[in-house]
This record gives sequence, structure tokens and C-alpha cells, in this order.
Amino acid sequence: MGTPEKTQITPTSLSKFEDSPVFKYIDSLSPIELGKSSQTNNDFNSLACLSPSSLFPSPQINCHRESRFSVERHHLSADSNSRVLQNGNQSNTSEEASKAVEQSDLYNEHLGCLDKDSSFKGISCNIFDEKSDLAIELPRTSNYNCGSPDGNLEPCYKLLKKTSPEVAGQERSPFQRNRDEWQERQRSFESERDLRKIRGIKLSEESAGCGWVAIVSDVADILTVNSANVIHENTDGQDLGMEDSDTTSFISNIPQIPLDNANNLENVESGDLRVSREQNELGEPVTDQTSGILSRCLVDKLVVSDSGLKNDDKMKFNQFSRQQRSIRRRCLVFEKSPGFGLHLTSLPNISKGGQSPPNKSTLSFIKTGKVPCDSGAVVAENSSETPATVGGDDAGHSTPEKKRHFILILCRQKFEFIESASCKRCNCKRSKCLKLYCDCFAAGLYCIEPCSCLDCFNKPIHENVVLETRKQIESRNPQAFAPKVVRSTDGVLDSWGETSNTPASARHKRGCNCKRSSCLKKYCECFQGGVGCSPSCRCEGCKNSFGRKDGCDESEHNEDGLEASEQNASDKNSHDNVIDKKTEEHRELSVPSDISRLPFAYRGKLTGSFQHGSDSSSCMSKFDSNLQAIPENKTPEVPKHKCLPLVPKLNSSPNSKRVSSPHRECASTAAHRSRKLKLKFVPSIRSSSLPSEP
DNA sequence: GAGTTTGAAACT
DNA sequence: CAGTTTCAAACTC
Repeated sequence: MGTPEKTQITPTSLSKFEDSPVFKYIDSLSPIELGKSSQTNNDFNSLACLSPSSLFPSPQINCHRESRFSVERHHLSADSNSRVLQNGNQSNTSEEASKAVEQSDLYNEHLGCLDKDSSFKGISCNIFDEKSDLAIELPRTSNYNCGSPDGNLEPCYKLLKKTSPEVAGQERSPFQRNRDEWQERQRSFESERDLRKIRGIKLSEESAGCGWVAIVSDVADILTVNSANVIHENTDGQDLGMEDSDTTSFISNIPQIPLDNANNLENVESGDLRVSREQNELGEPVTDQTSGILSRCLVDKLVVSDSGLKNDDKMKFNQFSRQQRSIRRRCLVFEKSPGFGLHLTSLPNISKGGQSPPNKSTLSFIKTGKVPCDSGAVVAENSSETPATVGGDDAGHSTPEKKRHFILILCRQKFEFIESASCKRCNCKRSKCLKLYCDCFAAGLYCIEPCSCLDCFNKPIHENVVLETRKQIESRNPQAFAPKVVRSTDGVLDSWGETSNTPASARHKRGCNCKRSSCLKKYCECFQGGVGCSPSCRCEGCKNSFGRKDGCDESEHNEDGLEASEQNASDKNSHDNVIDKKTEEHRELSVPSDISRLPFAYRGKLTGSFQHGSDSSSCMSKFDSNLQAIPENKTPEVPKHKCLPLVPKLNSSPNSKRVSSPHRECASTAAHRSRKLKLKFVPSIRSSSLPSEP
């Protein structure tokens, strides 16, 4: 992105831009009457002066112009769109065109703080008066499309598409399509750039805003999606209307993907589905690495063009997308590839709550672009929507209808999965969220809005502090951030002498030290992790329903029962019943094998809002903010070794709390059952990074 | 929501 | 390494 050329606005260029698709887009946006006002600068300034640091710490400043444009466009769109709707269809009269031009300028004036003397009327100043919420809103809205957050405004890229000489609906080869898409993106990008020229944005002025640069800079990586990376297909070439945009962009951002991964990002194309981070600049699909998609677990960009989607599907889709906006969170975890940069801290409701990570079918679909044969089943299992349009004859794999339907499922699964990971929050009061007490910190996540912590330092703006603290903790205990629940390689006897294929093969690495909870409550890390206690545990009166440690057999259980009977029997029984129920539910849930193979780490407690049947949607409404993960490339270098089977190693000291002699197993096999639990998987690289023990 | 319980983490 | 303190989640009311 080049340096802005702020003095290049000439009548000629204006004329040229008036012919540009973006210009037409703006032209068509609103009949808002132009006016002059001087009141909004303050509004915007107040926005600009919002401290963005907690939201957008990314140093990727060079894209901020793009970000800003997108943000502005959002607001403009939101407002103008409503007016558009009020006024009905608008014509393309020259009068309105001029209005649009003026409006554009006006908008520019307000947002860009360019002309403080300017005044305006007709545009409610509340466009800019979104208080601090806007700061949260920015990344989200910018994530989606050029339109309003409600998705009822036709994205500009679609407009571009419409004005494009390309013949929609024409059959083209994949190569042609790639090329065309790339060109399209180029055009889109250039158009936006041109528009910015028109609007006279000055970089220096932008940068001058209090923290505005920081805001937009962090949004930058998101934005490029809107302008450049949005892939669109309009196979019928028709205007699909503004109210129900047929193109929905899902963007779940885990920014700051390590550079060494940047070129390694997936590009998945499959008909109407695009799951891509970046596309080869030549417009060619990047080498198929879709298998790694789920390893990163997040759809960096999922752009779905569902021109053929049924309206209700679209609505569902849009609604869902709104819920899922911008689950962004930086990860404090440092593993390099193949980790995906985010330690998903939880995987609750994986199956029982209807949430499930993308399954094999989904993967297959991503990879092949074909609706898998079992898609029907997928639909039936995971969606209330009719499976009638999915599955069935094999020939129908490529039918747009089925693909689109499957896309819905895919996205839902994907984001439900992501959502699960995002719903983590802490309530730290004194630790500044810089100790392992803090679940967020321990999980390698920055604290986010829903956290109730005080004096929180676990935020991107304190990145250095966080990293420093983390180093400190790791120096004290290299395993401090390692997964606590481990599972040995399939078929290999684990340290507890069990074959790893048994559900009980997963164990808490360090073991618990429960005294009073009988390992039947989530105080117990073993129980919380959904694993049985092991000889490593120093627990007393273990009743862990996932497996008692040696020595705590049935007789002990009975003893406990007797002991319990001495207490308030009825209360105890009812309580145990509750526990048993929960436990049973707990045990029923299992992480699908696909997930277990993901080369990333789950950490922390995933309980949070998913507990006890918390509604995921409500959860998301609260968490609809910046989910962020710290860049992995900041991780300290860890020697890589071959993946070794777990070597039995018990704590030499039954009382030792800290992990002193780490032993690892292949994370690729790390699978354990859990819902609402601490799920701490180890990325394969890291998991094998420590030397084996004799 | 406030208070209590619990056990991990941190500290000495 | 052991004992103690701190801490925040889990739990109860």
C-alpha cells in the first residue's frame, strides 16, 4: 500500500473516478441531502481518541488506510442504507449522483477531520457517535463486507462485479476464474484507493488521530479482506438486491499469523466456497493445504457467495454470521507452526450442545470442493435444515444448491467451534491476569471484553509485559503453559500402563491434589479435564468418575460412601446424583477424532459461559469482540525432536506440584474427552520438543 | 450476587 | 522440597 497521494485530486481524476464502479456505488448509496455542519468532528474525534490499544495492537500500520476506509464505509453505509430503504429505490439521476459525490466528500470531511469548518446536515451525527462500542465494532464490521453490518447493503465489490465487463454466468475455467478473481480484486483495491484519493484522505492526518492509527492498523489485516480478498461470484449476473445480500463473508481473524506461515496459508477453493487467507498473487490457488485448515482451526476468511441460497438460508446465515463476528483474540502461546497460533482454550459443547468442529465430511468438502457423500448425514446431524437438498445422488455433489447448503453447515460448525474457543473469560482481581491463576493467561489468550478482571495486563497493549511474564513463568516451569491433560500415542502403553485407546488413557500430567472434593468436582483438574486420576495424583478419597487413581478402589469408594453417610445423607445423595449426572454427561462427550488430530493446543478452562447449558448465542453476543491470540513467532525457540511415545514417568515426589521432568507425547494423538473442561492439547511440534526420558 | 470452599499457583 | 499464602474458579445459598 503506497503512500497516499493527497494532492492528486483534479477535475480529470474526479471525472475518471466518477466513472469508477466504487464511485457508482457511492452514488447509489444514499439520497442524503448534503448540508454543512460542524458538529461532527468532535464526534469523530472522540471516536478517534478512543484508546484502541486494547483492541488493536497490531503493528500492521501500513494497511490502516484500508481499514479506515472500510470503517467509514460501514458507517456511511449503515446510515445511508437506512435512508435508501426509506426512500425506496433510487434512480441514477445525475442529481443524486452529485449528491452522492457531495455526500462522499462530506463524509470524508467528517471522518477524516479534514475540514473542521465544514458543516453538514442531513446525516445524523450519531453515525459517529457510537461511543466506545465503536471501538469494538470496528474490527467486526470491517470484517464483513463493504455494507452495513446487517448485511443488507450491497457490498461494493458486488457493485464492482455488476459493473464489471465480465459476463456473469459465463462458464469459465478454474484458471480463468482465478485470474478474473484476482483482477477483480485488483480492481476493487484500486477503486478503493482511488476513492480515497477522491476523498482526499491524508495519511498524516489519519495518523494524527489519537490512536486512530492503532485502531486501523490492527484492523488492517481484516480489511484487506473486504477490498481485495473478497471473492465474489455472481453466476447469474443479476442484481441480487440490497436487502439481503447474497454474499456473506465470514471472517474470523486470528491476526498476526507468523510470517513463516504467511506464505503457507491455505487457499481452499471449492465452487462457491472460498476459505483462504491469501491467494497466490498470480491468482493461482495456493497449494492445497486444506488439511491444515483445521489445524489452525479458524477460517481466516471464509467468503461465501451464495447467490443461490434460499432466503431463509441466507437469513440464517447472516444471522449466524453476525453472531460470529470477529472472534478475535491473540494467543499467548508461542508454538510455531504447525500450530495455528491460537490455543483454543476450550471445546465445550462439542457434541452435545450441537456444536461440533468441522468433521471429516467438512474437511473433505473443503479439500475437494465437493459435497461429501455423507453430507446428508452431516446436515441431518448438525442442522435442522432440511437435508433434502444435500446428499443424495453422487452426481449432485457439485450442484450449487448442495454446495451452498453444505457451506451453511460448514460455517456453522466452524464458527460454533471457534465460538467455543472464544468463550473464555476470567475474573482476576489481583493477579493482573499475569499469573497462571488467570485462565486467559494460562490459556495463552489475551483477556477480552467479557472478562471481569481488574487491572488487567493481559492485553495486547501490554504485550511486552505479557511476554516477559510468560517467559518468567516458563523459566520457572517450562511446562507451565503446556497442556495439563495428556494422552499417549495410540496403541502405546502410557505411563499408567493403559493402552491409549481407552478413554482413560488421557491423564493429568501432574496429577491433582484434591483433599475434599473427592475428585468429583471441577476443583479437581483431573475431573475438570475429563480424565481419570493417576498414580501421579496425591488426591485423597478419589472418586474420580473418569477413573480413580490406584489405591482408591471400590472399597475406598465405599468407605467414602460410609463417610458420606455420616454427613447429611440426603443432601449428599442429591449432590452426588447431580455430580453423577454431570459426570455422565461429561463422559458422553468426546472430542471428535478430527479435532484430536489438530496440531494445536487447547488450554485453559473452557467452561465459562458454556457451562450448564449456557446458550452459545448469548455467549457470542457477549463475546462478540476481539478474540486475539498472540503471534506465535514470538515463542522462544524450542528444539524439535522426533515425536516420541509417552514414556512412563511418575513424579518422583508425590507432593511435587510443579512439573519438573516433562515428558511428552505426540500431540497428534492428543485426544481426550471433554466438554466444559480444560482441554489442553499439545501441538505436535511442541509436544515433541522436549527430550525423551530414559 | 454474595459468600464459601477448594485446590492450584506462587511464595518463603 | 515443604509449608504457607495468595488467588481465582467452582460451588452454595
